[in-house]
Amino acid sequence: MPDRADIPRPTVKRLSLYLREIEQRLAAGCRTISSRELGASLGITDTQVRKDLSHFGQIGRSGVGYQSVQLIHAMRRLLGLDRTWKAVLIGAGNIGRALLAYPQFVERGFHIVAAFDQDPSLAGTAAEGVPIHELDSLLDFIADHDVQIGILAVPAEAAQGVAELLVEAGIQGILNFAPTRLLVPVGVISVDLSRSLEMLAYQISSGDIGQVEME
Amino acid sequence: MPDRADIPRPTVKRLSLYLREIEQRLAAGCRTISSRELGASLGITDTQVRKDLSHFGQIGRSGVGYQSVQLIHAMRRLLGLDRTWKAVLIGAGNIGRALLAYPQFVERGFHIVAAFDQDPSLAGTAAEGVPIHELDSLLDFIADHDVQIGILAVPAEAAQGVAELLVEAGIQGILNFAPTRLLVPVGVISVDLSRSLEMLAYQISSGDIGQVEME
DNA sequence: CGTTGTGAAATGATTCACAGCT
DNA sequence: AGCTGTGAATCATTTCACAACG
Repeated sequence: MPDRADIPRPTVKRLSLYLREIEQRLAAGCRTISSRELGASLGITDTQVRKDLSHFGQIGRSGVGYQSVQLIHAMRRLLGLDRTWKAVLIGAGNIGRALLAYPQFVERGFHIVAAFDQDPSLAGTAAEGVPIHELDSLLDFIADHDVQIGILAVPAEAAQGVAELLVEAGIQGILNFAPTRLLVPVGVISVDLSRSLEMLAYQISSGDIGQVEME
Repeated sequence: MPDRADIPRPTVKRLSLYLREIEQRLAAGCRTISSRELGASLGITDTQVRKDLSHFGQIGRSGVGYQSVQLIHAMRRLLGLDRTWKAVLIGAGNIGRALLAYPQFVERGFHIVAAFDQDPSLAGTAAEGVPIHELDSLLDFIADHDVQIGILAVPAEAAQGVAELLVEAGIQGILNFAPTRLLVPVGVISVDLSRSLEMLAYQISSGDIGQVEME
């Protein structure tokens, strides 16, 4: 097992791409795959694929390629996907409720066990089978239910405050949909939809034809 | 005006961050800003800010900083935000409808003028004031209404097909929420929600405390 | 053969250090 | 004094080139 800290972030991002592709191929009956094939499916050079996978040590076989099952295991382990995760959603507005109904989260082992909202009239109701609670109960809930992840779908003005609450409650990481930087001592991944569209506008304006992923 | 093509992508991403911050400060009455202040608000070094802004030529003033208004103009122009954009949404499911209700899009000049869905029972209805049409009418609509952007919120299996349809109709860029690479000759920005959570799981597992943005 | 794994080279991005402006 | 703009240096990432393997 490589020391996670010394794997470059661009590599980690591609690993999750490889993982999905190989899982799909394995489901289709493909038990082995070469760096060339894998790269071709994803628009990545074979050299890059090998460099990335070399972080797992000697796992491929010359003249053959990589064993899908073995590789999937190694990648899931490294990415922290060899377990399930519990998450809470804060903000049961449009984005929040769409996330509750997003089936890929559960498929990938991420379970949203409760939602919280400022609006007291939502408390006691449920959406997509997930109960919605008052924001006041957030702190106790997280501590009681061993929740690792907070998904933040609240307005930008409220985001920092809720983030601090989450951290105080012992959350380990935050997926942030508010267009703000969060000052908190845990890992944060931000999804900024406006900026995604802005980057697209730039690409169009500059005549750039290409694929870009927004983190 | 710098040649857009030669601005590094990391720089462009930060520019949209600078733009938002400076607009907020200007609204608060702040007519001038230094690279130090701007960087501090965003967790970026002052040197980095100056290097990024140097692509606009000599726009700052020594001992003073940058004029907010002037800088905003330059950045909006470069990013393609000195105009409005017309977009269509394809896929009026949970994610799609949440995007229709996302107010920041209109604020930034992105107007979703119509939605399209496979499900014929949705045709003729509307969501958030945006009419939903049958998928068959997509090609004609785009050609007739001068739409530049397609927002793809359909299942992964359907994404490539719809993307080809969009390109055939003359679309110039695609914001893709399906977890697939699109093989099309236009700019694509992908937002992959599962991968965002996966990256968060990795950060937690590796003990990494930090801010990462998903493109 | 086709394929992996990897040093070495090349490219890309950030940070440093400082000259020069107001 | 405080700040910008930038060449040079450092650091990070990708690509090249090729030896070794089955």
